[in-house]
Amino acid sequence: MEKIKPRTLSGFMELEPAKQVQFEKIAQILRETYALYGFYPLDTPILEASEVLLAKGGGETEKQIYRFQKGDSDLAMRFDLTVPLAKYVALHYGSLTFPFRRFQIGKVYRGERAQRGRFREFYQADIDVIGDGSLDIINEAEIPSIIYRTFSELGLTRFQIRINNRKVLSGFFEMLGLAGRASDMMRIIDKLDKVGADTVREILLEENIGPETADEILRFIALDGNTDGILQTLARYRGKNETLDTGISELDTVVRSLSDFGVPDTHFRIDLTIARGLDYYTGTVYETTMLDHPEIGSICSGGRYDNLAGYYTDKKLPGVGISIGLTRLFFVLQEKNLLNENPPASPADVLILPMTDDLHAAISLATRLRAAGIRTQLHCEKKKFKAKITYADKLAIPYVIFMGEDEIAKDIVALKDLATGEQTNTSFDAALQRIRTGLAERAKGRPIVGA
RNA sequence: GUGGGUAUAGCUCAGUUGGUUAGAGCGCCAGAUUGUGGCUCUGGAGGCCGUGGGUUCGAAUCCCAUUACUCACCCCA
Repeated sequence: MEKIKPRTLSGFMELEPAKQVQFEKIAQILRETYALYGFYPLDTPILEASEVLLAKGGGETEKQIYRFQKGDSDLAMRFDLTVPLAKYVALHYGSLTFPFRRFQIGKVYRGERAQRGRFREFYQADIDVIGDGSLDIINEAEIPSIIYRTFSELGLTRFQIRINNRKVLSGFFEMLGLAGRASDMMRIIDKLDKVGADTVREILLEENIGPETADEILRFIALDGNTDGILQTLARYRGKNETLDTGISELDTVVRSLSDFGVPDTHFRIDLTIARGLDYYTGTVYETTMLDHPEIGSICSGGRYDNLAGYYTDKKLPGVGISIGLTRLFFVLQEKNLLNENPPASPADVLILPMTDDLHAAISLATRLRAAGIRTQLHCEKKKFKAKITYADKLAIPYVIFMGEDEIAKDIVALKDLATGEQTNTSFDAALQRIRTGLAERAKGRPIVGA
């Protein structure tokens, strides 16, 4: 019979076992860090009714969403975690306690052309705080501290959170009489980093923006220097537009709280070109980049929105949140060789090699080790000894225990440290102690990311 | 959706102006070494040269089509 050639769809990440272990470690660090800030975990279905996911309608979402019929049902796969959150909060409004803080790590789907570092199925790791009717500005200052802590826990050091406020930009464009085109303008100035000021100016002129206005826009967004300097310069724009004033005040409040939240000023800056993101952001926006790898773009984006669930309820539910593109982050770390391979990812700490037909003693030993919290595998296959040790070597299992006639008779544990080749015959308790000490030593001070 | 590129062993890739039996490295399996891995040495398995058509005495190689993959644009994590 002709075999089907196995394949994985493009844009879908599938990892080899050891890589998956590393991926899980990163996901675990995200979960633990998010939980540290007092967020509930949440999971929602991958499939939803199309009308729910497409409530907003139009635009890129409609073009990129996976949508299909099953019987009479019109179904779609979630393309982010924010829309399902909006549905969730609107649906369970009555039983939730606000402000509602949740994190969610899950796969999302986008039916677009895959390319380097861009996936059709990928994990997002989101946190959001949703208020009932109102939400204090200080939440917008807490978010960067979560970003900072999360990436620091991973072991990243060279990253920077760039902060802006949509109201500053939209107020500025209102002031210039471009209120109706603020959205277009933001998309254009967002390109500044990528294409440079001259090109942005050309694009603005093509969009029928006068040369003087174009220059004013460029001068405004290119404000550079330290945080205080930028705030001082911004202060000179006060009094010209109400929205702009509000934006400047909010931005001021947010960045001035950051040191209390533990974000060092080396790791954030005000950047007025940060404008991208979905249209629903209305206030503070964030984008985080790796300083040594600016070409990969943002590894974490988010911001403040005023009306999360407007398509589902009349309740006003403002919120603030971020999303880490976990799959892309992992892909980039891997590609830039920033994943720490030492100690190597391994599924177990001990491999037991029984050398007698009677497996009783070996199985009991495995049970005792597992009860003591040691990740243990038994290798009972009918294979040559050499192959079994090679197995431990390939899986990077650090310890092997040989269970032969002698060991069983004398009630001792023959423990071999594969890294050093050293082998000891001791009591169970002494072997356990040795394993624990060794594992602690191996894990010491080695974050998953080596950057 | 638009525009490039690529397709040869499990992986990464060579393959001369079209010419006998398509190669290398890595990986895999076996042995040297029957209760001890990594290193080394020896041997072995593994290819309808993406698919279909055409040109030719002869095609992995040239032409056409097709599919898949890939890079970039748009947009985004």
